Amino acid sequence: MISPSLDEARKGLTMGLEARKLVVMVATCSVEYSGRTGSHLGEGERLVIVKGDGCILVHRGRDYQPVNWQPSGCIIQAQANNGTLVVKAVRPNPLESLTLIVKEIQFLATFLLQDEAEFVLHASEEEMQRAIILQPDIIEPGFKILDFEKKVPPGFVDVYGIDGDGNAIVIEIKKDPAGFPAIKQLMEYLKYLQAPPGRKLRPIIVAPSIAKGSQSTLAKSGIEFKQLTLQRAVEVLQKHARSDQQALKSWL
Amino acid sequence: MISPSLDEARKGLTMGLEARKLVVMVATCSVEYSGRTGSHLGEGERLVIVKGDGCILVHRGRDYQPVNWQPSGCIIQAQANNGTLVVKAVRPNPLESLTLIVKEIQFLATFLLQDEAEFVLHASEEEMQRAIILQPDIIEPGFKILDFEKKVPPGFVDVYGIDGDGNAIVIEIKKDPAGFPAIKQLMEYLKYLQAPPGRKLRPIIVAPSIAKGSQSTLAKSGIEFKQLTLQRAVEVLQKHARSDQQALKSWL
DNA sequence: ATGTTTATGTCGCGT
DNA sequence: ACGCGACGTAAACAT
Repeated sequence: MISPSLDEARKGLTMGLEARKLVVMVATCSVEYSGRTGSHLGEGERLVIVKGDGCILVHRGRDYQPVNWQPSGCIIQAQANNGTLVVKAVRPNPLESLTLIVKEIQFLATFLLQDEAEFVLHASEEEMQRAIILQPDIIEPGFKILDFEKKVPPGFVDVYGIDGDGNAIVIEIKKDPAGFPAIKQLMEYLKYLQAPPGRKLRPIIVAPSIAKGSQSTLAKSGIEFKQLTLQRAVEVLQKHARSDQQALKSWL
Repeated sequence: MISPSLDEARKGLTMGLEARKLVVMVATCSVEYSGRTGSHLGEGERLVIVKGDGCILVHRGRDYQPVNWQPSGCIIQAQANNGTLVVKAVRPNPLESLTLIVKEIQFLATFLLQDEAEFVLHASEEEMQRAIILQPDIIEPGFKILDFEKKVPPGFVDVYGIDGDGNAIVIEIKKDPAGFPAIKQLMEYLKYLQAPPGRKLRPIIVAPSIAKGSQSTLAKSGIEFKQLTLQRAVEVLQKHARSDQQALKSWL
């Protein structure tokens, strides 16, 4: 719909809402918000998006974030009022409401997006862990993994195992340069872990680098550092993915 | 443009980008992100928004937040590639890139939003303070304000004054249910304040309510609590705005 | 340019 | 339902 009348727009919007479709609208409007705090936005042209799950976004011509919004789970309704189209989005909990007073509409359309794809975020820390598990010798030759996500009272040890000499290895993985928090966290874990009889307990921080300024603290703490970049981790994963594929192929 | 060809869309998108206009597109696409971490999103229909300041949003049919995005300040370009339209948005710092592989376009339009309005957010704590300053007796009859945003070493005292008996009142305002942090903060301020000779120092927390579990701590601390909701504060402000208007009117 | 704090943060997870 | 932490947090503000 291009330049629909307010009443046409109201109908289109209401039908879109009922069908839980995506409504995209470019309109001249002012916006009021009241809830956890309040806000006022004077008249201007904006992009308004209403989604099927009951969320609404009001975007201006710049900035990544919407100037006003309401998260999913709102009750949204459109009604004609005194020569304007009033769109209300009420969120039950916490109780807050967003009101658009629409004066003129340049464009309105509804869409039913067909989208079943899965979104995969590569959490780098997780990939580093998987790389270590798949190929423990990237830490050091002879390293054998006994457990991962091993529970200790303050949290979970990322990777736990023994080195070639039978010493216990406790690994804390960080995707970012490892600093004081990582050291502290690992020290906490150590309190609840014991070295095998006659052997040592070797705490190791695995990270792409050491945070600037933490070098000396790390040295004093007795914790070892082993560099592992995300890139290297991904390489290891890809290598194993390939060999998995080949194994599958030869098996078929 | 409804169902434009990939090449028509490329032209429209490129022209929109050059004119720094808002581009809205509904398209079947897959999305790759690589930067601080990485992500992959398979093929599906999505709403794509490109703004004039060089930010890009990829929205799915549900959820308030975009599934993929790039904040303002990116270099965005569109090019034809092997029967697809490839849209790349590269952020210089931190270096990260978003790539859309567009297979089919349902809709594409560009807009130049006319929007000069100012956005005003009512910071509720500030409004509560203004309400107290305008009408101190909402705290208690006889309360006179001597200062606000009064500097003490750890920070600023929200409101400072004396009650009807000459005792000093120190007010800490919280917009949310007041809990331990508010108590601690006010206690800190008290160290640097003194009661008038022969009078008391009355610390008061002004908030919509007391955080659950903080009731007893508050009682033991010797700090008083005075309820003030945002709604009440706004009422007071509006009343004074009205009387200001009337004063202005009668003066004219 | 870099670090710190805020946010109508939102969102997911565990109790 | 509520509390807590993480986020590709983004954005504003101070250094």
